[in-house]
Amino acid sequence: MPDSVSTPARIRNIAELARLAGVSTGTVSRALANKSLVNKDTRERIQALARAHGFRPNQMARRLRVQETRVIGVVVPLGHEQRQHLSDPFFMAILGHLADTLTENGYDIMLSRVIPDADDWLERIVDSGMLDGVLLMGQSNQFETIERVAQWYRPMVVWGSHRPGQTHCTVGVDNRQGGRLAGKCLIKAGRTRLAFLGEAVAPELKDRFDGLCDAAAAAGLPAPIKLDTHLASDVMAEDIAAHIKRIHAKVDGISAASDLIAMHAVRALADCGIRVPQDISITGFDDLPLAEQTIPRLTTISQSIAVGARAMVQALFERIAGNDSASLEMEPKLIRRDTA
Amino acid sequence: MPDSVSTPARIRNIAELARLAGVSTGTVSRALANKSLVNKDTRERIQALARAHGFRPNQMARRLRVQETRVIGVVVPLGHEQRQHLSDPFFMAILGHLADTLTENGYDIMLSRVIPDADDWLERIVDSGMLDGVLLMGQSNQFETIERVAQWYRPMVVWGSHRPGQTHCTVGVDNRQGGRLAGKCLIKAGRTRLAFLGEAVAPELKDRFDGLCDAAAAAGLPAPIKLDTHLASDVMAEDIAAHIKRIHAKVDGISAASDLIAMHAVRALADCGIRVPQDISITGFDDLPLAEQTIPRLTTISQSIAVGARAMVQALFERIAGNDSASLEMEPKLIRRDTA
DNA sequence: ACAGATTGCTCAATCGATTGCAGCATCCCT
DNA sequence: AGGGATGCTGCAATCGATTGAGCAATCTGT
Repeated sequence: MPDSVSTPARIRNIAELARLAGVSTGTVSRALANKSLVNKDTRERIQALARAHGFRPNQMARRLRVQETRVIGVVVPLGHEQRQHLSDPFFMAILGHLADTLTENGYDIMLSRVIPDADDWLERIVDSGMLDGVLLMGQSNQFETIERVAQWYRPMVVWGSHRPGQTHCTVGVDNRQGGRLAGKCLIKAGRTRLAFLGEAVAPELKDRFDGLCDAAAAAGLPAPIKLDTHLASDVMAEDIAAHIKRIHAKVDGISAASDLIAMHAVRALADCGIRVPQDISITGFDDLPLAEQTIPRLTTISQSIAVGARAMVQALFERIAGNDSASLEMEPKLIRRDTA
Repeated sequence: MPDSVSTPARIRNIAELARLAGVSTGTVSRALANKSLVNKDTRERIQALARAHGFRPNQMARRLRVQETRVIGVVVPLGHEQRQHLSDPFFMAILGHLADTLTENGYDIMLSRVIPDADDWLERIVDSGMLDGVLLMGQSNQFETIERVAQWYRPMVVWGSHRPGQTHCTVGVDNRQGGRLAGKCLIKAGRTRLAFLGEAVAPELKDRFDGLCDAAAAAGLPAPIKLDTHLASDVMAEDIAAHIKRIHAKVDGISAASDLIAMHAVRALADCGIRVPQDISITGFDDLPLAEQTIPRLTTISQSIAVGARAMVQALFERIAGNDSASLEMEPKLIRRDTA
């Protein structure tokens, strides 16, 4: 146990410690960094002294000097839906994995939830001088801004869709293909009157909707209805309930934009006395751990969040090291459970 | 749109900008801070120049100089359960609220998930010089460490239980009382053979168990069984399923340590063909948004996470300002829904 | 015993901003 | 016109560490 309590005078900086040890600050710095340039004896003496006084060098100063912060910014842009909470389960799940991987590699995480009001929000983050790199959790409606910054700022990786010719590096699932899978699954279950439940402003979600349309068209079905839903967790529930009440008689298959939305929909249908999947089939999207625990279990499209998170970090490290890294588009997978 | 793209030479520091503007660095600094000390014309000229070159002062340097970082550390200690994920929904829910409140006040969040191996983990965080304050998300099994640091480090607020005589400032719910409420609710539903599902190592959870025991004792019932469960999300499900399989015949009321656990339990019971609440009653704990969306809806103990998060931040700001702030113990509330 | 290599440390510049103090104009008032 | 107040800007110290260059002492080999 460090006896930092027993010693009265706290040491504030390397200079004080140097005076105490009777050496120069340079030596102290090297000693604490365990550099072999300083004699083993002095080195250990200084380290012991530091420990005894509970001294740890100021990271801010070190980072300013070294020009490396070991901090990665994890940024959530909330462009189209300002009321969306950080507590969105999908985001949280991926954040958990990011945190694991990054801390394993000795990086800290700076979390920012940004409402892109001023158009230089990303520039502000990126050259605050506080970050070695940036992970952007979704493109929201900020595609152009991201592209603009990506022109000159390399260490940035974005969760989202890849558009041909874009500069910024993305990791994500093939959302359109995912939408198609969901559609096929519903159609295979004999459903013909489909609806998409979610908000199609962000590119990711729009792609899912388009995929669903693909599937419907391929089967010769009419185009699915699009039901817009707020993504803010506090209003989402009632929003969805209202939709369900209004349309449940006209629809027999629902493709939800996320597991959370699907879960709310199942709940709302139950309230209307409609059985899932007997009366209406539902698919989710994401395959959160949660999806397996609901009653009935969600049939959903898997995004393999853990793999994605690891890939983002990997790509970011490449870029920090100065190498290039291509976008990654993962294959979505249909996970058949009980709702479709 | 900033034309940072069109200008070839990026400006790296205040000195270059000063040379460009034909003034001294001091003036530039004051101008960018919008201080009235510098002439309105020069001020605007410099600001325009900065904007044109997409220049923003280095935050690291500023913070070193000003000795104020505007960064709050949000730390999750994983002492007793190293495999517990950051993605725990309760933690995520509260983090969301913390992020909202802190960003509203112009603070950034540094997220650390710590496995307390070395016993100076908290000291390392606290005097890294990177943080204006620390929010600790739960006491885990690190009570002594937290106390030790709280002796000399003021701006720290902890989510968890308050023990008489402790130094560190906590915000949390009266867990024991919550446990009692859950017990009473089960007993009122006619349940006599109770069990506690969760891990009673962390003080918070132990209190909930003790409260349950209080209620049982008060009703003249035998002491509830304690079923230990891993809190890691990946094994929790099977862990719980195994418990349920083993004991469902001997038990008719389950008080779960969290909503997530309760949800898994309901799921596992359904797999065994046992109906909730007809055959077994279950209560959760936390009242996550999720609890209202499951089928059946969870009866649970409310922690009012939003209020708690706000209180933590409030207390922290007081402490950063140099004032004192007392611990807050909130009243738990029983939310009756469908599972008990 | 002496050149040359090695070891162990100090000195001072540096990272990029902020800010107290001093100094120079300008302006106002009598 | 002279004295004082006021407004604006520059100078240089400062935050707390890192690190290359330089120097003295010791060691190695002949």
